[in-house]
Formats: sequence, C-alpha cells, structure tokens
Amino acid sequence: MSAQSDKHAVLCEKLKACDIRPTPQREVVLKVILEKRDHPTADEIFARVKASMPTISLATVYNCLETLVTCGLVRQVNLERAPTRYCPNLQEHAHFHDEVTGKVHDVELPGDFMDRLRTILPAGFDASTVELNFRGKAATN
Amino acid sequence: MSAQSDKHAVLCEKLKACDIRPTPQREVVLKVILEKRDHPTADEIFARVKASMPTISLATVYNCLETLVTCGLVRQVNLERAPTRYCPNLQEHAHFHDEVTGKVHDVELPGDFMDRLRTILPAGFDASTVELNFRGKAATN
DNA sequence: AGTAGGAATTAGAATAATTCCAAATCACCC
DNA sequence: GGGTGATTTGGAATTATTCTAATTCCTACT
Ligand SMILES: [Mn+2]
Ligand SMILES: [Mn+2]
Ligand SMILES: [Zn+2]
Ligand SMILES: [Zn+2]
Repeated sequence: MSAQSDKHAVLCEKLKACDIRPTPQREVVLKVILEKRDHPTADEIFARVKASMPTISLATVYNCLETLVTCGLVRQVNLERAPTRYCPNLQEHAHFHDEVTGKVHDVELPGDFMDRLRTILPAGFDASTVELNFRGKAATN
Repeated sequence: MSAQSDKHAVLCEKLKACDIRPTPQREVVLKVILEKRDHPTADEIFARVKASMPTISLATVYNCLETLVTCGLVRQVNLERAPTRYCPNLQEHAHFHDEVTGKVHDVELPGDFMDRLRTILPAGFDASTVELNFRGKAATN
C-alpha cells in the first residue's frame, strides 16, 4: 500500500468515525488543514486545496469547513473582526495573536486548566465552550 | 445646576481627560453606552442615539465608537462572527455569551486573575490583551 | 444492473457589518 | 471675520460569508 493511499485511508476513517460521508472534497480540505500546524483562513485553505483539486469551489470549502467544525475534527478560531481561522490542534489550548506579524500561535495549557477556568462562573452559568485569547508581541527568534 | 447639565459635565470631563474633543456626538454615544449595563451593537447604539439626536449618521457612530475604544472609555467585545459589541464595564472581566438568548453577561474575576492568566504564556510572549469568553446556557430566572 | 431519492457540490448572486471617500460643517486661533 | 484642521455626513465600496437553484454524485433498493 502506498503512502498516498495510506493517508487517504486515515482521513477517510476520521470522517467516517464522525458519521459524515468521506467525499473527496472533505478529505482534501481536512488534509491541508492537518498537514500544517498553522491557522489558515478559508481563502488560504481554498488556495492550498486547489493545488490538488483545481475544480473545487470556494462554497464547497466553506461547506466542508462547517461540517468539519461541527463534527469536531477542526477548531474554529475567531479573533477580532478578522477572517475566521481554522485550527488542526484538538488539544485544549489558548491562542496568542501576534499583533506584529498577524500570526496565531497555539498556547498549551496545564491539564485541567479549562475546567478550572469554568469554576469562576457564578451559579447557573453552564459553559459549553471556553475561549482564551492573548494578543501582543512575540519574541522574534 | 440641573441633572441634565450635571451629566453633560461628567461626560465632557471624561472625554477631555482622554484628550479628545467633547463633541455632542461623542458625548451622546458615550452616554447611551454608559447608561445601560449591556453590550449593544453599533446598530443598537445608533438607534438609541437617534432618540436624542435624530440627525446623527451611522458613520459618525462608528467614528465615535472607534475613538472611545481607542482612548479606553469603552471596551470592544467580539464574539464569533457576530457584530461587534460595546461594553461600558471598564473593570477586568470575562464575558459569557448565552447561546439561547444571545445576550452577553459580564463575569467578574478575582483580583489579579488576568495577570495570573498571563503567566501561562511561554517565555518571549508578551500579551497586551487577554480575552476570556464563555459560551453556553444560563439559568433562566 | 438500473433507478429513485437524498446528499453534496458548484457558480454566481445576495447579504451585511464595516470602512472608505469626498464634500460640508464645525471649532478654535489669529 | 477668515483660515485651518478636525469632525461629521451620506453614500459608495469592500469583503467575508451565506444563500440559491441547478447539477452531479452516492447509495439503497428492486
Ligand atoms: Mn481570507
Ligand atoms: Mn448590528
Ligand atoms: Zn490553535
Ligand atoms: Zn462586558
């Protein structure tokens, strides 16, 4: 079995595990997100995907992204009013937005950090999502 | 001195303290934000302002909001892709976004909470802003 | 294998928050 | 009172995203 079809099988399994049809479009969108640990926008994903699938449409990229986010295979990151970014890192983590370069960095969190954060909520508030974003300058090295 | 001109003087002082000209438009935009402890959008602010100043334009509301946010008299709150909201609460606090009603609630934080949050950043990352957002269901009572 | 029915994809139009622009008005100084 | 830069204004432009309606693709069933 080639490395190609190996990868294909892995992606396919991930999609099927989420009960969504493993279409070629969904597969390639998921692939380009997973193969780099950055935080691309829909446009950037569209550009990367077109390399291997030139006929795909931007609407389909948006459709696939929505599906992948909903089923939890990809995380969505919204910072200020900028275009939505997509994150392959499924561990609980925070984001640091470098205000000089515009890059978004993952910030690892100690074990049960998010759960501990939840404890500051007053009674009656039940959070399904916790989002922690930093913004500032990162050392350039 | 009437309560009216009293309020006027207070708003005026706040603006002057920030080194910005206390124009009637800036004053009324700041007033409607401060007089309710909610998180209105620019549209909502525009609607409220028009009650006392029917000739103001939406562009001016956006201009004023930008000025007020930049000089720190008002906080800007971005949640997901929804329209930007504006917050009169200058204390450090988190936000809870009620996914049923759409309302945004302030969440008070223990004293130096934000500073402690900053300590989880790896060396070389210097955050000027920390943003903590919850999303979920709030008890309806 | 052939086909019906639903899901997914597609191109392009529509939407909507925000920003941009250029002209009019305003405030303050001389 | 005129000059000057700041502010306001209405409308056009921008742009990420969503919507629409038509086409294509799968899959299940006979
Ligand atoms: Mn983009
Ligand atoms: Mn609005
Ligand atoms: Zn991330
Ligand atoms: Zn607030």
